[in-house]
Amino acid sequence: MTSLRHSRSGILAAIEDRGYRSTAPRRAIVRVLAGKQEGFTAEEIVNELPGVGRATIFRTLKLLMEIGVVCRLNLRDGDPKYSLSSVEHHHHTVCVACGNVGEFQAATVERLMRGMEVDIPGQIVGHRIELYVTCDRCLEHDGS
Amino acid sequence: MTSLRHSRSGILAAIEDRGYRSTAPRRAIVRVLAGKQEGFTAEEIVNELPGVGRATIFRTLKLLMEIGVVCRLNLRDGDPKYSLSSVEHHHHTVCVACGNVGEFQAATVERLMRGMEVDIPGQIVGHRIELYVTCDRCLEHDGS
DNA sequence: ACACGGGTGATACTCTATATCACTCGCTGG
DNA sequence: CCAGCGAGTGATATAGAGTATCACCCGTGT
Repeated sequence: MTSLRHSRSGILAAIEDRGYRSTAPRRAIVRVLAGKQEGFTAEEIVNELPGVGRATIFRTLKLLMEIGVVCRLNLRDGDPKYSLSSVEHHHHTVCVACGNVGEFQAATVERLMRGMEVDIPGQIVGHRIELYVTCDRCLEHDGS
Repeated sequence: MTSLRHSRSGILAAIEDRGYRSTAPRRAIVRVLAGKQEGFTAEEIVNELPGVGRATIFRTLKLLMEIGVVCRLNLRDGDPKYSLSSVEHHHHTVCVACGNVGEFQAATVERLMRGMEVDIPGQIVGHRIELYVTCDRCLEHDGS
């Protein structure tokens, strides 16, 4: 289920399906992204691909956001991060200690959101949830 | 309930309670903020108070965020906005048409979040929810 | 009233992201 | 296979939010 969207070929297929061209820089970026398990910054990608222009990195990230393969997180503090989306609709967990970004889905939340329609003025068209957590790794290291 | 945190004097009291000084620029900023019903940008405040330095606006907004009187919203698109918080813990609705920011609470959400602890790796320490809506005003204007 | 130290303003700067623009390269029709 | 159209690219300049710096100011406690 997640493999299609995470794999190099799956992402490239998604690009071409939308009528965008599969170019060398884009392939390079996708290759790097496919290797990332966790959130990453745009600058990180820029550094890892010296041959690819800054603007192209941002343009491609934006393109991938439109496609739904990548999403951007504006954290409360710290730098903006990007992360691969294994599924279309999901939310993020952010570790307040190490900054790592995770991903989760919860059907309960979606149901709740629809139920809340009555309490909110206007019409709900979308939502976004961020959970701030201390991740397992940090819990251990910090001596619970 | 909301008046204390929204009123000029209430906010100023909160500032002094924390040991911060009540200065002319801060009073000016608070006066402007108290008149705002909706979300606003930092630049907006800067423009409305030409006598007050840019840095001071941001410093004061930051201070007010620490106090919990103001909070910042990093919208998915568009500019970052600030908004007055009438109560300590709440969430925001953002109109995708006009960009106006609202505020809501939902005890159900809070309960749900605590219940989700079991599904999430790590320990939840906080959360943040943004609802994207089309507000009543825009629904009307747009000819439903 | 004084002096101490938090607060301020002007300015320069950082950092993420975008606009510009001439050039390039992927794709399609011939 | 080649030409050429136009999407895509890179270097650079720029935008815009927010912060660092630093000399000066002013609120506060005595």
